[in-house]
Amino acid sequence: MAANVDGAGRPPGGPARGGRYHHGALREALVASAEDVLAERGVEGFTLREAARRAGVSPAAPAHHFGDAAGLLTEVAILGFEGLAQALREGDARGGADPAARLREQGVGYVDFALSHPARFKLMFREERLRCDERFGQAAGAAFGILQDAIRAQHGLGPGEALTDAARAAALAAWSLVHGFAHLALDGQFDRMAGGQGRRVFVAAALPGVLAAMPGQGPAASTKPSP
Amino acid sequence: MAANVDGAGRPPGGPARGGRYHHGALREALVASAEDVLAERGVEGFTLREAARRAGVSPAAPAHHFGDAAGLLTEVAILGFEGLAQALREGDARGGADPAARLREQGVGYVDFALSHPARFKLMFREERLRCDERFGQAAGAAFGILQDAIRAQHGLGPGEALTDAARAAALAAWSLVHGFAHLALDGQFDRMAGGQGRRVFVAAALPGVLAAMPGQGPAASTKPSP
DNA sequence: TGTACATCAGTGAACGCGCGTTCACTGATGTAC
DNA sequence: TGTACATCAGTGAACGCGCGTTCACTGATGTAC
Repeated sequence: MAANVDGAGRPPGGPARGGRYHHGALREALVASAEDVLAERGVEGFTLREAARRAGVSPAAPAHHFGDAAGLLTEVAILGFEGLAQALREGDARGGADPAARLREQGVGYVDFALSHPARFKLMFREERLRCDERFGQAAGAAFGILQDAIRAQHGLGPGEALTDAARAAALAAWSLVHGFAHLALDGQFDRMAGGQGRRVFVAAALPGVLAAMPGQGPAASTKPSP
Repeated sequence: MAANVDGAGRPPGGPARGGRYHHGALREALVASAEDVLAERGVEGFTLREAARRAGVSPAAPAHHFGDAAGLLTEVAILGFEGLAQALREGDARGGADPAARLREQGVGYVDFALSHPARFKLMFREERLRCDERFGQAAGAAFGILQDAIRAQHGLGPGEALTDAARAAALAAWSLVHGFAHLALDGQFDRMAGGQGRRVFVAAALPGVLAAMPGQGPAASTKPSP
């Protein structure tokens, strides 16, 4: 996957640098090769040296740009959250004006993103390998904010208004469903079980169900658990 | 957590063996110390040597019982699936005769298990560290079979009968929801978002929602996605 | 337009580390006769 | 009840490995005057 990057400062001369001392766009190149390593060997199998190797650079070079291994992985994860946010935004737009449709399409977007970028997606939640600093938190929060906005619309809340308990629960339920589905699908459980259905149909059917079931969202939820 | 094990052959003399050459119940002791390491350092931080160290044994000793590191971790994961199966069975029983209640309580059991045994639960899905052999597959399959049984009951299928597409989809939806919720809760998202609700209430509200939404389970699901 | 110089972005050898696994071994156990 | 012997379950030293990071360094770049 993506051995090249459309980084602005990339000098001409092809992906391998032609004997020049300075790389010119090493930061971007390292991010790209890190993604390659992740895609090929998983989070478990990632090493900083291998990423440097693939970028055609000495093992000490990444330190100049990222400090250490966690720094590089965090950069990849942040880009991942930005990509996820983009996918959610596109889904939201597909949903038009109807909050239920917006949420449903966001769910489809979430799952599509996860299955299109498995390694990146898995990395995003492996906090033990990341530096969970402010930038990271903001990227993750921005993605989540897109879900929150649609939830607000569905719950009759204004933009930026604090979520009610019911709204929070609805957001968590929706997120749980697509998050769990994405992970199971990445583990190959979907292939084994999904019958003839596509992902889109599945998510589009299940997601409104959870949302409808949450308190404050219609009568379907009133089943009380037995103590 | 559990530095001792109630293994049958455990000789007297306390948890550290008293200068004896043979351990007596090393297999069980290694499983227990592996769980300790996992709980303390996560799957990422697990090493075979550390597990051996904590069992008070040389680094070569585990090979006699488990072959290699994956063998020991697989043993832990298998025990994990057996524990999960037990939790599901208990939930199922709590649900009584009503299939919907059985499924709901299984969901509660699933999440409770995950949050009571975080390291074990996470390990169970880290297949890259496991030897996914027949025993492992059977343990995982047995746990999943308990969900399937309740789904069959809800869909009017006899015991052991093949699942219809709708039933498979329902099982996957239910599993996705609790699986995603468990992972998010383990990441601390639940604390941040759940308002005043307990896990039980949350799962018990959301799970019937997904199930009701799946095809063949009532009118709520017929929302068609926009292409 | 030149030139001195600070800063940037790399090198590559080396460090120490802990790992999983192998090896020849030995103490303990159990079994056949 | 003894005894020979096979097997089991450990030891502990050693192997080679690749890792992340550090180090003194140097080539390239850019900027002030």
